Amino acid sequence: MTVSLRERRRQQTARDIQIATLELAAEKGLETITTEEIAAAAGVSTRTFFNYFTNKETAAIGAPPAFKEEDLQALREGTGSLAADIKIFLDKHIEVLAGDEPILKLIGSVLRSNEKARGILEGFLAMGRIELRDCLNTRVGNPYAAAALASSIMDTIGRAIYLWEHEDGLSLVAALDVIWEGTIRASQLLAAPSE
Amino acid sequence: MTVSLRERRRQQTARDIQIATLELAAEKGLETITTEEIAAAAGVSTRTFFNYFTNKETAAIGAPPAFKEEDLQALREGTGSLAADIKIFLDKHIEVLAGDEPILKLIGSVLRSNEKARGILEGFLAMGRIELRDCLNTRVGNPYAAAALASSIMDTIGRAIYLWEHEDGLSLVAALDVIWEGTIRASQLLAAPSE
DNA sequence: GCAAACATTGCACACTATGCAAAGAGGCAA
DNA sequence: TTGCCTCTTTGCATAGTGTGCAATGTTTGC
Repeated sequence: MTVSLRERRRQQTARDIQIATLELAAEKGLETITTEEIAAAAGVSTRTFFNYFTNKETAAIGAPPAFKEEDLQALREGTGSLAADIKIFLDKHIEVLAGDEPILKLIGSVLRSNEKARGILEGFLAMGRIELRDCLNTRVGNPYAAAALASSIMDTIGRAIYLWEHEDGLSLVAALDVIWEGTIRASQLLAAPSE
Repeated sequence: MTVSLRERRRQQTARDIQIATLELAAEKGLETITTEEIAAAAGVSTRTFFNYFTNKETAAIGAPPAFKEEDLQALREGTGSLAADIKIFLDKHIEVLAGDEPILKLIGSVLRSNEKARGILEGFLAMGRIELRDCLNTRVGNPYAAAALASSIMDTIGRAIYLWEHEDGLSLVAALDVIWEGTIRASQLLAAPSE
């Protein structure tokens, strides 16, 4: 687990730049601030900023946490009802996200006002959907249903974060419970022969 | 239904620019072409290009067709099963999309390689989701379930287009049927107490 | 026809993003 | 510790993006 000084510095600089970006963006909006300002706030040159990130938006978003391999495996091999196993998976992942709440909130506000940032996030989400779809497909044996489930799950996460951001006093975990209930209800409505 | 000469010219110029953008992008990639090239191909000045669109990506995507008010109303007031009424809604909308198949295919390839374009499309899709959610909420009386359904529907459209783009010989309508079946199957799996 | 409204264009300018080369700092072996 | 190699930072040059402004044309309605 030895990490070289160089590596540690790189991580630190990347994080410094992300924090500087998010703080300045929260204050003045990502659109109005310049890469020069961000670099100055992070204590590096403009050129160095671009050595770390290709643009402001990427700097603001950073690298979202990936799904844990063990959680994916549990979902693949789970023996409970599919809904129950997915809920467990979601709880695990939301726990990871909850570890970075302040940054998550800042990123949320950037996403609401910046098209390019949304596109970059969409790229990450698309990767997550593919990972989930493949995982679920081994369980349900139907690629189209697996893709639909994967989308539902990613969407549930997204809406849970959104609810948490906008509802004071609601924890991320609690927000997920609320949104999840809606997801299940929607499934029942769609699956019902008539209602 | 009188449209002034000015208005017609504006529409025409906007379309000229979009077509020029998509054709050049198909040939060389949206990243590598410049706004100057696009403007020249569309027969306007660079400055005029920016009077119509704020960037290349917006020019490529143009304005996706909105849901028809009558279709939304039919969905709101439908008396069949929810799934059946949603399928009718989807069929109607896919029919509109099928009217612009060549452009749809070009846009698809742009979206696959361009982050900013994806973000812009996401913005449009988010608007569609809100419209659908509100519509469905009046029918099912549960905002969270309505939001989940709206996401499912938008996602179904997106995946149907994707399948159609990648599967030769499959019509848009047929692709929608395949994807829709997967969506329904996913709902049954999620709604089932155990499977 | 004339004036107001709108469209097009050129020009200037701030900002974004990349390539290249020089200088600085860390890693590693003798 | 020294010296060499590698990686990092930086400045500079340059192509491209996007906006404000003002001049010049076009369309519209009166």
